[in-house]
Amino acid sequence: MAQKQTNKAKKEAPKPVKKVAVQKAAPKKVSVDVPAVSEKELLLQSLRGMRDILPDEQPYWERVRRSLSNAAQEYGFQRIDVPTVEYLHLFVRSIKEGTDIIDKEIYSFETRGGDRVALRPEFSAGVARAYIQHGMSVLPKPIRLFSMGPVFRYDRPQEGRYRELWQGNFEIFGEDDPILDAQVLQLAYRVVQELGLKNIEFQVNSIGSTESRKRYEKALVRFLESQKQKLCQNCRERLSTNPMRTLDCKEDKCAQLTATAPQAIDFLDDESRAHFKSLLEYLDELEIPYSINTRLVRGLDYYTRTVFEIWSSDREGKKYALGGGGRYDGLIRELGGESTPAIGFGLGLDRIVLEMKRNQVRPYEAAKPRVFIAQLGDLAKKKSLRLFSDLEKHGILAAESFGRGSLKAQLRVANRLGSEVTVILGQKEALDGTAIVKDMVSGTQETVTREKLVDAVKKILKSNVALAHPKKS
RNA sequence: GUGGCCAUCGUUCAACGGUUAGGACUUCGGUUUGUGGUACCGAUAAUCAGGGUUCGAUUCCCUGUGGCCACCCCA
Repeated sequence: MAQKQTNKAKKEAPKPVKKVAVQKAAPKKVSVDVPAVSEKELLLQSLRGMRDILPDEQPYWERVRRSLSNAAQEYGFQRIDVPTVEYLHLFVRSIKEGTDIIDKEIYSFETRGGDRVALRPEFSAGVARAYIQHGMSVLPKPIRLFSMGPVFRYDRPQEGRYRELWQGNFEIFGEDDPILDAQVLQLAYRVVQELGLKNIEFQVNSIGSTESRKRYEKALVRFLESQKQKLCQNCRERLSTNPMRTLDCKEDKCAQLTATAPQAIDFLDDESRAHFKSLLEYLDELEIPYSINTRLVRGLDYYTRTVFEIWSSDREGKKYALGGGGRYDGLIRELGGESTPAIGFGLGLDRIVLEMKRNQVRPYEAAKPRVFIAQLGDLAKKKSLRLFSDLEKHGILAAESFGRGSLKAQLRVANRLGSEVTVILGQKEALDGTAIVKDMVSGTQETVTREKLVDAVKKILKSNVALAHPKKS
């Protein structure tokens, strides 16, 4: 949107079209059979639930990205980037059938080579795969890994809910001490706090070890089966597929029934109980606002012991999930690696940006050019390109409007950009080896030789800073 | 996946079934020579798509598409 186009380019540019069918390009040689193009595919429109993050919005994203990277660094996380596409089976094995993510939301397809693959719906599976594949278990423990990028879920879009969404992801492998659980929550809290988000609350729960979880599920099914008629249709199906998810069903009747159902917390093995207790003590120590939600289950199947979610609420008390995570001590082993405890969490960046706007948080501000280069005439135009790079080498950011011809138009741009200094290079100056340095605040200007140019510019910039921040004395 | 509301220039807001589809903001150009602001002038630019009803559809109906809201779920 902010891109300038030369007149020539503009003329050649296609007429902007929006949601409009365009002429099919002349058929070119293609190497594959492309099915007939549908009307829909001719629309110049991003796919449903997929969006462009335009330059206007980037400062918010930049702030989030920086915050995450900094936090990762400070907490000793190393960056890892894993592929967007993996074998479908990797996700099925880790997240498991019976979860919404696998059953309804995964983007899967077959490649040309016949591989069944899927766009990642989250990071942990891929990171865990990388951990095993590259023998990371030989690295000194714990191993802390950070990722950031898009993940995909085929869901019905709404505000803050997209089919392509961005996540920041943190994982710690190789340590089962609950202090790491606490540290991970601390990190999550630190990030959202630093981003200026208010009214943050964590919900935590423990669903126990794989074994105690199984025991609990059995008891829960036994209880619910006996009163199956009181459950909604959905939950009746869940009984066989994913019984624990009945716990966070929002249907009234289900909620009423499950309120009296056995609680996971009562089925915890001794170790898990101790683990959870320690975690809570650490959280108290850290003064992280949390509440225990015994019904919190999470939509992925690989969790053990600690699970948590991060919620933000607005003035009306409406709540938004910003992230979540938990411990998955069994995952690496289940995928075929050696038994490795792990904990991790993901943050939804789209929602964080949304919350930042809601909270009127200041976006990231990039350094702005304070100098403008104006040129007049062919020779000067040639030289101005060099001038730009000379200034840049001296650490002076310059803006320009090389495509514009008249000096008036260029100064107008300089003014609009709030430039403090404009360097004017005309035909005469280009021949003389001089340039005009114009102070845009006072309007005064002087002609200086090329050698003195940088100093002259710096002098004005410096005096402006002094004006803006007068020394106390 | 279910239900509801909505859809006009890049943005925002107009237009009793008959308008050259209008304004504001933005963008671009200009108000005579190599100097910014304001003001003024001008230009570019839209009825989401496909059907139907009608002499005539931006307007009414249907379908599709997309956005939003509530479920569902989560991030």
